Amino acid sequence: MTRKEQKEERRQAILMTALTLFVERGYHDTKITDIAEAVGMSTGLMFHYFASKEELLLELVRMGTMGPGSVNPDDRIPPDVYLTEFLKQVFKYAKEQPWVFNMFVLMAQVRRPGMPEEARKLSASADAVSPTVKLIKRGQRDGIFHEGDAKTMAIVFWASLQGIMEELAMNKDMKTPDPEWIISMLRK
Amino acid sequence: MTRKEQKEERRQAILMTALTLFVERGYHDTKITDIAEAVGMSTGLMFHYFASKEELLLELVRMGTMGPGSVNPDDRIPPDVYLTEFLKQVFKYAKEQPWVFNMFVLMAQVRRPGMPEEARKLSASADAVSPTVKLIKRGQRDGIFHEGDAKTMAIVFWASLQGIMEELAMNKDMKTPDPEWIISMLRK
DNA sequence: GTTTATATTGAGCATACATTCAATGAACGC
DNA sequence: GCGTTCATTGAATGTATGCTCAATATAAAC
Repeated sequence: MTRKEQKEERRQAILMTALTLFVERGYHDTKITDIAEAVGMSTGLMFHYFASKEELLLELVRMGTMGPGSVNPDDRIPPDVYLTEFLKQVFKYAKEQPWVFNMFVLMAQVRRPGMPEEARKLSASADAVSPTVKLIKRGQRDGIFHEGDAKTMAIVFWASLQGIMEELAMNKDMKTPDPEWIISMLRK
Repeated sequence: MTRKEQKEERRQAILMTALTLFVERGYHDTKITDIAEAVGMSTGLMFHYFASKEELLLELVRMGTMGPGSVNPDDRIPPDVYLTEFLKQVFKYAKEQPWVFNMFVLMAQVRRPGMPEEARKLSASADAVSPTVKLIKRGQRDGIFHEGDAKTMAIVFWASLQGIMEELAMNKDMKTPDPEWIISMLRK
């Protein structure tokens, strides 16, 4: 038992280290050796824990697909309140830099051209937009959000957030924006 | 003379092809061979026109630094009107996919970790934020924009736009957003 | 205490690509 | 026409790096 737990912990350590490095330097510029060194093990041992660099990325993306985007919001909370709370949470993480934040940036990174196909597909299947579309439609019915194509609005919402998160990742002195600014893109 | 003109034209063709490929597949996954093939020349000849792949990228980034971000807006036009017009223009390009749009996406790409250092530095020096900060401060004085740290607001504006542009680049069926949505992030 | 399974290492293999180069062809100057 | 310069090619080179592997240490099982 201890053996298996040990292995699982080690895997987790590798994953977290890789996540940080992938976000800091980008996937392509993070060498297996870099990760191994950062974790404190030999290059070869990496392949005892993960079959390949891509498999390592894939594992991370799998974790990412279960993140904030996949949650289905409670119907009783007003859409604007829900989204504001969500943004507050996310920006709070951005300051403290835990893995949730890095994961957010990685998921954005992975969707872009030039990333391993399988990881790309997987991250694309983690559809954060659909729940937001529903939320926006509800907001429109309730008269809090302006009219317009809900899907485009949802995409714009996420795209903006992604841009902002990435900026926060690169530019550590940037102040966290007021969630209300972003919500006003949707508000009437 | 014709000789030099010919060479210049060829260089331009290479640059435009490379720009498209860099945006479509990402810098690292675009091989020199791919560009050569797309232009219709041998691999070796590429190095007659550009010293290296990085030099090719650098040349593109140099062009990019002279783009829309570097223009200093006219003081007589109201800030919200100016930004709305700017966004309209940019989104119009997005539909027609000419090099201006691709350039926008490339400049964002280049600023990220994992890109050649020199290109990164150069693109970082092309400061689109400062003019926008001024514009936002003017808007705040005039009472059209809400209060708040103007620099953060400007960064958020550009970051959002970047996120949206990248989404437009990846997702060709996406509808163009209403510029007013983005401006309302700033509006009172 | 012996056997078996797992952990760990670092040197070496294989591959993918940017880059070079010797050789050839085409155009231009005179 | 003829030599000089530029254009062009594709094969060869060098390098970076993901990954394999034989060897060894360490722990588990009995």
